[in-house]
Amino acid sequence: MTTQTLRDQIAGLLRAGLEAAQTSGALPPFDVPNISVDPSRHAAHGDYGSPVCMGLARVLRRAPLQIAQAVAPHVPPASFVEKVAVAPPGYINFYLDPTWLAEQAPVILEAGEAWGNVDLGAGKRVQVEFVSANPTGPITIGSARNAVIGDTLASVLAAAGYGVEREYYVNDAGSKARKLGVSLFLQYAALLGAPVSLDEEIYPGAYIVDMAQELIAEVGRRYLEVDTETAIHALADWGIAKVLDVVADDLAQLRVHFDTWRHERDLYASGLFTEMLERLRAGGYVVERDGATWFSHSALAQDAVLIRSPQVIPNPEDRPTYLASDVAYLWDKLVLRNFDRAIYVWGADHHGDVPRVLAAAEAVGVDPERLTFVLYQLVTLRRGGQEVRMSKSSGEFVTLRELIDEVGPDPIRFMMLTRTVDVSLDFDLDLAVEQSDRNPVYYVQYAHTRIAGVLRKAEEVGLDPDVMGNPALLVHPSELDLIRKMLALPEIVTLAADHIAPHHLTTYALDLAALFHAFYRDCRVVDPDAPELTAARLMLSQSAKMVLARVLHLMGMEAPERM
RNA sequence: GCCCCCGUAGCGCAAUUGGAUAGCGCGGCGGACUUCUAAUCCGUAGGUUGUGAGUUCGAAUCUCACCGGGGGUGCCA
Repeated sequence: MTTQTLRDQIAGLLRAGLEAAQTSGALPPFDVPNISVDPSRHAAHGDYGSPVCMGLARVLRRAPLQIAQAVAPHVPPASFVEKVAVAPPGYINFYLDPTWLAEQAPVILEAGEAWGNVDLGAGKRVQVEFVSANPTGPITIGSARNAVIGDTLASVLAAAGYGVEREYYVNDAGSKARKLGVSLFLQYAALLGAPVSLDEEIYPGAYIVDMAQELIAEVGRRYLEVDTETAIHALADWGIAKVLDVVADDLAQLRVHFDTWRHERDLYASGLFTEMLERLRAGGYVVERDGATWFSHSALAQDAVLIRSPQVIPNPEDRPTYLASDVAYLWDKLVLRNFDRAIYVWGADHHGDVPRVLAAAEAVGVDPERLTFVLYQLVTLRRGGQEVRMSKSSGEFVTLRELIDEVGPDPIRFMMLTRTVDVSLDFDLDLAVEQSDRNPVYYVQYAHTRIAGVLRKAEEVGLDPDVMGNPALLVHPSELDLIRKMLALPEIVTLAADHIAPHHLTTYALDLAALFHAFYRDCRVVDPDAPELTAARLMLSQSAKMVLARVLHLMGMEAPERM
């Protein structure tokens, strides 16, 4: 498998060139700096360019152009490089060899869906924890963004050579669980004509009623005959298990699957939290004040509550904060289970918690560098131009399931991925439904479908669509541009994995589709009068189809044969 | 008050993370289907990258200040 991207190989050539220029005396001795190589934005600049000589100008006290001219002749030849050129004010540009380019079509095709894989991770184990929505109701559209980012990131990291596990953290401890239990119990009692009044907050969503009805069908009046507290606890457990089934099912509809479901409760039940509290205490990070237990760390502007005071919070189950279990959880991830890295996908509304978790990691002796937080901006939902305010506490939200039933998982996944995590997402429900055929997702999928159509056409006229043609016949600019783009996939995977930025896949997929459409426009594939050329172009089409499928699959989408 | 994110063409967003001439979609205007699927393609119009300073050979990208939008902010989840 490819171990080095083209970019890296070109950087290597440049390094050799810079060194050779010194040993030959063309340039005085200097330390070779980091060499940046960028894909060119304009064809006039070749395929790749490096500004490295610009930075050397100061060191060498010479004009960048002069340095570049001294280096370029010393860049060693390579099979994939047609020429090396110098351009003002001091760039060194690389032009890929057309013959070599054409030969990559079969190479890519033979790599199959492994095309695009790189060895960035070197087998390191990384855990991606995402969604982790409170198990108190169905998955919302807001959580869908989390789900898609996390899942796609996991796929990208796997392609980049990491050993990846997907995990859902179940917040089943404390007041959320109780609130669900209370909500169910009250609804259950009401449905059975034995209304109970309790002075506690409840979840008002309609799904509570459905669940209560289901409960009655399962157990009848049994929970009215036991102690109320016992019933609430039992119903909390029952409710969470039920909700998790629904959550898993909703997410499966979005093609998101988890390797592990880790329960917050277990972090307490196993004694891990107690252990970590002692560890923090021993390190001098714990302060008792106002009846509460605080985490105190010099990196934090303020102390953070670990355990709330009994005077303020009577119910013991409600006293530990998220930070308390987060400390245990990071230990669980990075020490007990020994992942090399842990990635947290969080909504930006939790950004304030990041410094606390990082400080806690440092305090218990875990290198904070091993934690990465992906903070994505929230989704605002619009319907008829109006913002739809959502919260499970108010019972008002649009579920993922409703949307999937209307538009299917692919447009949702693509739309959630097209933007960087840093921009908030306006999700227009009417638009998503009404204009679904104008969603860019179909542009990419249609390119795949179109290729499938070409291959079917080949069969219709009695040709073998799997024939390996002669790549030397691929000389049209549109053919070579398409190959160039296919060749870039390993770099895109590297980019997305390095920067934890899965949105690069969508941009790439659109570019690739556009270049296929251009090829389709310019180059007739199936031509019975030119069997050799047809074979070569069928091979190229197969390659393009495979790369499109690979990108779509990385994004968790389907690559349809027909639309 | 303090912290985080955003501000790029009428609208929604990219820009390989400091590189060359800032791209794409939608919308506008004008074209292309007896040809492998027109869910496509071609042409055209549209920019002082919020404002002002600074750093740098070079800034949409980094720094500072200001303006505007969103989110968070010691016992909520």
